[in-house]
Amino acid sequence: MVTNQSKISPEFIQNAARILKTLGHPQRIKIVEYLEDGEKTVGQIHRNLDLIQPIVSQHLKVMLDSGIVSYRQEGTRYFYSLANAFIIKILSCMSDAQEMISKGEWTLEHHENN
Amino acid sequence: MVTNQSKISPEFIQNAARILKTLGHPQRIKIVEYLEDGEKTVGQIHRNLDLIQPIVSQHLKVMLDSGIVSYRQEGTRYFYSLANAFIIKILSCMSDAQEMISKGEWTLEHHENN
DNA sequence: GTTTTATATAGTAATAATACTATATTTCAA
DNA sequence: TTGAAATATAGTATTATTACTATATAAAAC
Repeated sequence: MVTNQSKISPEFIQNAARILKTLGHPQRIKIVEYLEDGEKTVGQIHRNLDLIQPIVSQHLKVMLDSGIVSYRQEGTRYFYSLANAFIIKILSCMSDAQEMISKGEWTLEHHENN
Repeated sequence: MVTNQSKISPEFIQNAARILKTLGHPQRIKIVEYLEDGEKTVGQIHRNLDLIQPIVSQHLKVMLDSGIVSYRQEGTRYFYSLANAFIIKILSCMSDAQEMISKGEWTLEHHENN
């Protein structure tokens, strides 16, 4: 019986899992993509992506808690933006994956979930 | 009222969400890391990572359904391996993120969840 | 001061994910 | 043909997530 011995740190695992899990939601991916070209207000996200406002706030809160986004307040407006450039790298990494999938080099069952 | 108009395809969003969500679990990340240097049996994963056997099977099934792993059977043994080289790219992408986090360039609250 | 706008927060029902125990299935060996 | 080994599957309680409605808060406009 070999004892648990992974070369990777528990912190890495926890952080990675957290970030990946948070990004693993269709609407949140949409929001992140939308934020790619700069900060947006909750209302802009809500109207532009056609998502219910409290749901947008809820997703933004989840992403805020995971360090995916940050915000600044200006009067009654909240401008949300991506917390760092890395978020985009993750998604562009996924774009490459999508290319593989499109080419049929990667098959994954596609379960519908919003 | 602008209509929902994202440049990215719904398929991309669904696929990316699916993959990210599936990878967004500490134990599954461990398993993927462990599989990085080649196929392993369920028992090896179970013993080496000190995870309960049915849970390993369960995680493997989830990852199989998302196209993260594949397997070949040999007698009573099931050898699981990463479905493609891309999985690792995603994790190495996360390693870079971890570096940012370590350096304090990326702050994220750290909630404990196994 | 009252209304409106923008957004957050509370509360909650419905659904999904997780961890776990127990058991079934399959294959191989004695 | 019996037993053991390897793994899957069933069943389930617990917990987390999601989507949603209603409401609170706070700033700005009137």
